[in-house]
Amino acid sequence: MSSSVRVRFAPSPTGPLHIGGVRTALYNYLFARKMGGTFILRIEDTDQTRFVPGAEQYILESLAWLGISPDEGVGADGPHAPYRQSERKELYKAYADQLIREEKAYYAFDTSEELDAMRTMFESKGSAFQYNALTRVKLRNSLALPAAEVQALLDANTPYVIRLKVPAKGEIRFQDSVRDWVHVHTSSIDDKVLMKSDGMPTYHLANVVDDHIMEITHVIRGEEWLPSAPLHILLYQAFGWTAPQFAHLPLLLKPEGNGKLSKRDADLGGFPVFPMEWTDPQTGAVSKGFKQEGYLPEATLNFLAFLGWNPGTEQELFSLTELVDAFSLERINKAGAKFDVNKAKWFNEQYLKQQAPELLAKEYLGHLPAEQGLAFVSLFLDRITFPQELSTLVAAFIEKPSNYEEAVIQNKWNAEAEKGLRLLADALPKVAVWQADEIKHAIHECLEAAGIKMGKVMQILRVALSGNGAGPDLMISMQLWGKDQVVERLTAALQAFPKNS
RNA sequence: GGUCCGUUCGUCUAGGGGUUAGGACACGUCCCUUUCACGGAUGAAACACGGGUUCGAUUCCCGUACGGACUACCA
Repeated sequence: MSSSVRVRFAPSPTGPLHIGGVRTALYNYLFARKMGGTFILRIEDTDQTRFVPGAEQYILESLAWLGISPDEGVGADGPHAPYRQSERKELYKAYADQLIREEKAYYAFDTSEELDAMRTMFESKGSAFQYNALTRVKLRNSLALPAAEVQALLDANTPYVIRLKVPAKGEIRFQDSVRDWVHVHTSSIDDKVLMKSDGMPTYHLANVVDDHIMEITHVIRGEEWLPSAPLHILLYQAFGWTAPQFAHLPLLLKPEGNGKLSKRDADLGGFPVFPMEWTDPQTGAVSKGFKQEGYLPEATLNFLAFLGWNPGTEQELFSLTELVDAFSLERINKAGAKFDVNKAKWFNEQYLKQQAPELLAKEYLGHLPAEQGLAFVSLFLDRITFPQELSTLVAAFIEKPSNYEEAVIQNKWNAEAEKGLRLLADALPKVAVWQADEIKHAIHECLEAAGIKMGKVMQILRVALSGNGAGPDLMISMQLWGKDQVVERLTAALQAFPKNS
């Protein structure tokens, strides 16, 4: 028995991995790395009806994109293979049978319809139906029925489920790494189904069995599992196993209003809730992904890490290795965190500025000469949130203005400005070395000689050349446009602008 | 309805029995700049409420309110 830390991320392949799931994976990864442990990926595909083709692949690709791929498990192999629960079906059956033999679990023959009927009946009386120590004696199961009848039902291949025999009295308590002591009475836990009638285990059984067999030391998962944690403890006790340490993570909430973050929020808010783009194989509907929106993996990771955890210092920018260093379960918050797209964008801007300009130029401005691409990157980098904006910004920059910003013309276009522009139209072609500082010098001299202040002309010059009243450094812009282009644009503008009387 | 969990600026959060309750995003103002952006400075902005305990509570305890999760042969 090794004492080293082993954690797992155990998603169901029922669709694209939700961003909250990504954060769970991240925290598991960080903790594993921090402790020198192992990060395992297990696929929990025990619900055959909800299986979505491509989902597993999507999970793997998403983790790979973020650089938090598993050390062991699906996509990485390992000593406990297979890591897909559907491929471990027989195993669970054996453990369920063991509990039957030890009388810690029992067969139940009630049909879904019968149970539904019970629920509606209880509901009409204003209470909730629970399959538990109180009700099971009156239901169709191996605890209530005579042994001979049970055997007969079994022999006749009557569909059945296996349920855990939860004790009527008792208190379950465990110490959660995030929430400290949590206690609950067994009376509020019902006799959960362990094995479904299709022969597949439920989450609860498969999860506990696998976590034990795979020697998982810490279960780090979303808060939605907190209510079933006591049941899992019960299961560990039934098997006589030591339960792992639990850490239940706070939920990721909607940016506005209440409730947990959902796919709908993404559609409404125009931001992604999935790491990568996802096309629904059924409907063909496409959901946005962080990757395709232009979020860098480092930024996504950093943003996600801070949703529910913080290092306790004022540092906010953390590389993955720095996160590993700083991470601890104790500093995870209890309360849910609202997803704030502004913060995500800010992180992206920070990491974007740290990117190698050569790489950005190559990737987004590859159609231009390298030197020119680089010049554009430095011109636009601190004005953008997503790298692909580089392409559109540069395309617009290269395009001749098709119209001129009206408001600026209204305010700044007057006889003096016109005089200035005409002088520049004469002076600019004579600039010997077409370089930003030389251009600036020439403009300066030209206007000064005429007694015109720079401020009176510069913005209108910008509009004349680019069409816009605001934009990047004009002198460098002019250098990049080239002398001929600048003269051409200036001449065109002089013609297009209204006449001053 | 029941069980469990939670609650510090609009948002993410630090803090913790005595603090000018700190930082970041977003927002406002100013500076830088020919403009915008970046950057810098600065401002507005919070301890859900009520009871205890205490010399003192935002911090500890108990209630209330509000929010959330769960309550399937889904995970």
